[in-house]
Amino acid sequence: MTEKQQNIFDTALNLFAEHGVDATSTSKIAIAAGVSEGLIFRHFKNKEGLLNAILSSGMEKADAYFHAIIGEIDPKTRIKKALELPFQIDSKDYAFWRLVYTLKWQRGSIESDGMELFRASLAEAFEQLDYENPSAEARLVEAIIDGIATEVLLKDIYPKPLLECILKKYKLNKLHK
Amino acid sequence: MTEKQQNIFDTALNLFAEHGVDATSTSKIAIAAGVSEGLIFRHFKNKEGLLNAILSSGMEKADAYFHAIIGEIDPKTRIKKALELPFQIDSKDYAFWRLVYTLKWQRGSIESDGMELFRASLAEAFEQLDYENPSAEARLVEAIIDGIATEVLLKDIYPKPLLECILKKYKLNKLHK
DNA sequence: GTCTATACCAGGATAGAC
DNA sequence: GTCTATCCTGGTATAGAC
Repeated sequence: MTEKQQNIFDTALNLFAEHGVDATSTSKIAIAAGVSEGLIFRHFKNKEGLLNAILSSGMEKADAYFHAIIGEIDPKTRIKKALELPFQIDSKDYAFWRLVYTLKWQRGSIESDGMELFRASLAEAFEQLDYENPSAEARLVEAIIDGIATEVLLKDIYPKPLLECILKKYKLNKLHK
Repeated sequence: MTEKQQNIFDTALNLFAEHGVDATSTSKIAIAAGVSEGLIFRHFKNKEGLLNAILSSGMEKADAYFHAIIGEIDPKTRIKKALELPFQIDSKDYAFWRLVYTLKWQRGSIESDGMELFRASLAEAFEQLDYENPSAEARLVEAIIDGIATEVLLKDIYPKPLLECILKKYKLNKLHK
């Protein structure tokens, strides 16, 4: 990527995340990126192409996190790590995740293969721990992650106390390591 | 409201919820509602006015639910009712809530006075039950509600098993009434 | 790789007739 | 209350020069 191309990429990501894709015109991106409007189309074909470039690049990074959790063998630790996920979002990635959560509501969620595996591995962990309804438990964890992530991404608050509360409910707060 | 006015209202709500406000043009609304485009502006001044009409009408209804929970004196029952909230969304109101959740990410959340009171009354309930960090617990419940609501509104699944899982964690599953 | 100019279409909004 | 016609702006996208 050339410097200007990277400029377009970063600026678009931020504007998309803040105002939504539809409310962000290519001309606004061009101006904010200090670039001619035509260049956007040269590099990314069209607005949709720009969006896709942003999404696939972000999901690639995200998948690394999911795989780290899937690779955890101890079921308790795996669940704990999953619950910790939304508390560890790198603030550099806020814009990307805001964009992902926004798009959920209009274009359907962006599912990576890593996410699919993540879900299955959670259910498996609950099964190993003899929970009554493992698949429901897994979906609940997912919902909690989404809820906390929303809280973290939208309001700019310090969320750590919430983590304590959750872990206590799963009896994971005194887990070694 | 005249019949056509109601038509515009309902159609706009559904289109806004499904595709987002920005992606829904007034002409699309007009066509889908079987109405001339000009009529929208006669009745609602502009697109923003139409959106506001939809939002304030919906929040009025929503506040009734919040007040029912605030009015609950027993702290355990109050928390239980709060957690049950997302499982009881009337399917007729799906479009409205989808819209509300969508707007969170672009225009900031739509806060009613009922919601503010709801939040405070939750913290109070946890305090009465001697939880360590009542305000964090209240925010956690809110996050869980948001997460479940997202699940319910986006995927069309049967969510009841999740409710069982949650209530167990709060030790509220065997609460009489 | 990058900019300028431009074509083209769609969106929001208004005026005036019925 | 409702429709038709119309205006203006701004959005996406392309062509061609440098």
